[in-house]
Amino acid sequence: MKTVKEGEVRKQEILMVARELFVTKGYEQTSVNDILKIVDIAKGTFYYYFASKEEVLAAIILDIVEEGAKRAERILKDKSVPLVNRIMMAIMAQSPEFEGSEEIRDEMHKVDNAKLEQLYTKAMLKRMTPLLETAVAEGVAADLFHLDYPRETIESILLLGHMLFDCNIMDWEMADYPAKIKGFLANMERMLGTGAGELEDFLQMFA
Amino acid sequence: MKTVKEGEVRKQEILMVARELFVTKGYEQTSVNDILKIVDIAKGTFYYYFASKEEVLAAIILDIVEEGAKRAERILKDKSVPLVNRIMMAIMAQSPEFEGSEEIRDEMHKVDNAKLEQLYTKAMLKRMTPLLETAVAEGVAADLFHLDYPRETIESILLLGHMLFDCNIMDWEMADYPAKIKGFLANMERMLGTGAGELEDFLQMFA
DNA sequence: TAAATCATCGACCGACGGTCGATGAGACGG
DNA sequence: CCGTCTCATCGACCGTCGGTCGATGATTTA
Repeated sequence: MKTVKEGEVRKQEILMVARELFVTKGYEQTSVNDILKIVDIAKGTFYYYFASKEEVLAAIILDIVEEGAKRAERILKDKSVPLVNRIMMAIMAQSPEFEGSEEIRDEMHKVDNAKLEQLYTKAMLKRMTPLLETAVAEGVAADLFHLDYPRETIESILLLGHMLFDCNIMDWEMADYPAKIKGFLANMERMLGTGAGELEDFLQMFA
Repeated sequence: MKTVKEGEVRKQEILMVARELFVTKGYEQTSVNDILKIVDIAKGTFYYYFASKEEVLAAIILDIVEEGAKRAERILKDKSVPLVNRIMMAIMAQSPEFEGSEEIRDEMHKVDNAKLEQLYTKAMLKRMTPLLETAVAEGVAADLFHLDYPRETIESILLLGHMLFDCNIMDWEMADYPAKIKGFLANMERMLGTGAGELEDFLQMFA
């Protein structure tokens, strides 16, 4: 039988299902037919809304990045919290790691999803850098940070945070994490030019 | 007609052709048939030597990483050069960027090659970190560097260098590069704990 | 020279991403 | 109330892909 829905509704259905599958099974490992079966539509309908499987991926990545940026923005805006805390929390909250159930997150790390990862990294940097740039500028003005290349430093911190902890490329033992996190925080302190040890308090945030 | 060759020779032929194609056209965009046509063998022969297309990719990446590591090792060994210079040169020479013709390099950046990139990054970090770890330890002993997490810091520097300058994910204007390079060197100084400005001389190395 | 081993062949397979012309459903004007 | 028009849906079909396999040619060994 033919079930007709308004265009935007169908589009969102496809996006929702595809996102779930791409994240849990991997982009390459998810076939268009997998999506069709769950949304319960024919192939023609899928290609009526999207020009290609890759276009769906691009749309999903935009969504994920935007959601992360919104979470970060909300945190950054709350002036009742000390600036350093806001920045740390924004960087952490931005990560899609902190969405969804624990099971999904575990699955995510097993799957090879190079294309999704690469596109996400690119889009995330583009979206997040300006947000943190204003925050860091605030810190420089308040004499909390001392650095010459704020934009480049933010890019580096975001990139490192993502590649080291979110991305699935580092296969570390659980026992390695404390050192990795301490190292990351220590280097973050040095790059931002805070007083040494000023970021150590955030160690327990990585739990 | 059937042309018989010794196993290892054929294997290297396949590897050579596949590498050229993967790097210039991209891994996904290169079909096994593309390789077959150039090596001039039948499908069965390809799968007689490799279990899958992906196995060929893995072998190629191992080769590329190993070649880079060898270049780095040679440089690191030359004690007539100041340690800091050796380290900087090793990090640069390790990159596959500095192999091959300029045209191939240009093509490389246009192609989407997420899978190759991701596997390469992982393998390169694993292979290069120990090399630089001993070099940095030498620098610490000589009071040139001052840092608490040498391994983590090296990982970060390698990762940043690769992601910012070798990988194709950052689409910068030519005009952005000076700031990006200066920023990278400044952060490297801070992470390693050298005297400020000690790495500035290496700016012209990025040409 | 017969047998055993190694290397090569290409027809074939199922699954994939994507195309397209036919057709159903709902809105709207007369 | 019906004809028409548009939007949404359908699924058979297509070329290509990565991968399989049994047959067979070439080479080495006994």
